[in-house]
Amino acid sequence: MIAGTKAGEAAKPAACSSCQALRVPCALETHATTIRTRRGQSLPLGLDGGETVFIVRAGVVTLEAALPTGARQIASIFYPGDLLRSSFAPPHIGAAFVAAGPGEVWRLRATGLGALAATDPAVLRYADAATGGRVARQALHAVALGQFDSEQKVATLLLELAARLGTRSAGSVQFDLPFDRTQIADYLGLNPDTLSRIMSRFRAAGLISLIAAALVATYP
Amino acid sequence: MIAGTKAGEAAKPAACSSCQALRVPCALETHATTIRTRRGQSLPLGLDGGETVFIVRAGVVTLEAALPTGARQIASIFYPGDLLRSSFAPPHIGAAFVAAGPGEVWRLRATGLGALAATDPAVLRYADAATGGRVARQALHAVALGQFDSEQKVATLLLELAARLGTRSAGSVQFDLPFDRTQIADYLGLNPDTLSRIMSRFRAAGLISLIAAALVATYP
DNA sequence: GGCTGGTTTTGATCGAGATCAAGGCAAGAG
DNA sequence: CTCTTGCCTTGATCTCGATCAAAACCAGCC
Repeated sequence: MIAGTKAGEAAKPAACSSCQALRVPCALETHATTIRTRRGQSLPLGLDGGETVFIVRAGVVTLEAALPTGARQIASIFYPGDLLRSSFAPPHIGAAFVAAGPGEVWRLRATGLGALAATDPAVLRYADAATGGRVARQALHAVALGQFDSEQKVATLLLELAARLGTRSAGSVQFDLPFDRTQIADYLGLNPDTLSRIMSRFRAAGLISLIAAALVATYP
Repeated sequence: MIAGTKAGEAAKPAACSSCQALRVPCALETHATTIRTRRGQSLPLGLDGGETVFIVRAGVVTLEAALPTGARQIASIFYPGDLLRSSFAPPHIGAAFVAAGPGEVWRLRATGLGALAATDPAVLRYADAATGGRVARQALHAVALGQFDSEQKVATLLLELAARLGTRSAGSVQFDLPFDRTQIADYLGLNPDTLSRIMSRFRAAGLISLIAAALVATYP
């Protein structure tokens, strides 16, 4: 019943209307290498020594940490329009940026981005807003992990996914779940069993429903 | 026995040797307003509309979130040398930057920092490293909140405080605890009772000791 | 000294979520 | 079709940390 919820085909961004939708300045494209991703693919860091920057165009990218115990955990989620740099990865814990499914990212050098930002105010605003917003988002996630109970955590994530990935139709939002149960549970500090119970509870309450290829939430 | 552990006098940074110690380019000082903080003081955001940037020179600054329930939680901790911008504060949850005790910060405009960064590579490197490191640190904290048990959480925080605030002497590190028990507990997603129990356990195990004005940890 | 208010510590109990274990369900291989 | 494989779901039990409550400690103040 839940099978097939993994992201299907990523929507191909159409040049500049998509830049506008994502609020990413198009000027960046000319300096970027476009990379198509598949599920589980690590983004190639280290572009001849310098710092690398990626901009997510489609799909979802995660920051995964590998704990000494062997467990992997998603520490952060990047959506279309988000910017990530290699310096975001904490040292010493085997962190990596991993695509959650098929998608597309732009890769560019941090120095190239800096040069563009120096001349194009739109690029500077975008880069500043993207990194600032990332810190803010992470702070919220920390609050959620520390204070919320399991239902609140799941609800928060589903609302975030709906806001970032969902398409709205009459009275509901619909989106593909880009992660499997274990990944979601790790991200929220739960275990998969508890997560499954909560999703079932939400489903029983009529808040969400799972169809072949997507999760549908009744729109508030 | 634990009284007096609140930060005492903040060390006054001595011009440029301290810039070096904190790895903050001195060039920033000429464009900054220096602010002395006291415990509980909110840092003044909004400098005639533009984005504000602070650089912590001494003492500790926290990012506090006020939950709708009335509870306050420390979502992030900034140490000497760290950079924070108003865009780091998540919207809609009454977030504020609050000094944990007496200290000193530089305040400057984001635009001013940007202009400096454009001409001085050291400033650019510092600003990039500071924000990148902040995201990385927050990601680690998220992992800790999600995966660690209560003892591991407390140990992680104590080690971080020791690394950032401690002075080493024969076989031990010593530092002032800049927060009260409630604040620490909130930051770690524990409650004060549990935190107190764990600190007592660590003390009984000889790992730490509390003297009038400081926490002392036996150095590994 | 004794009183007072706030913080920390400690004890006793409870409960949300983890853990352990079994069963369901879809997709692919033979 | 049957068997396997990999998730997901569900139930039963246990445990860690929360909660409730009381005592200890400290600082200031009369």
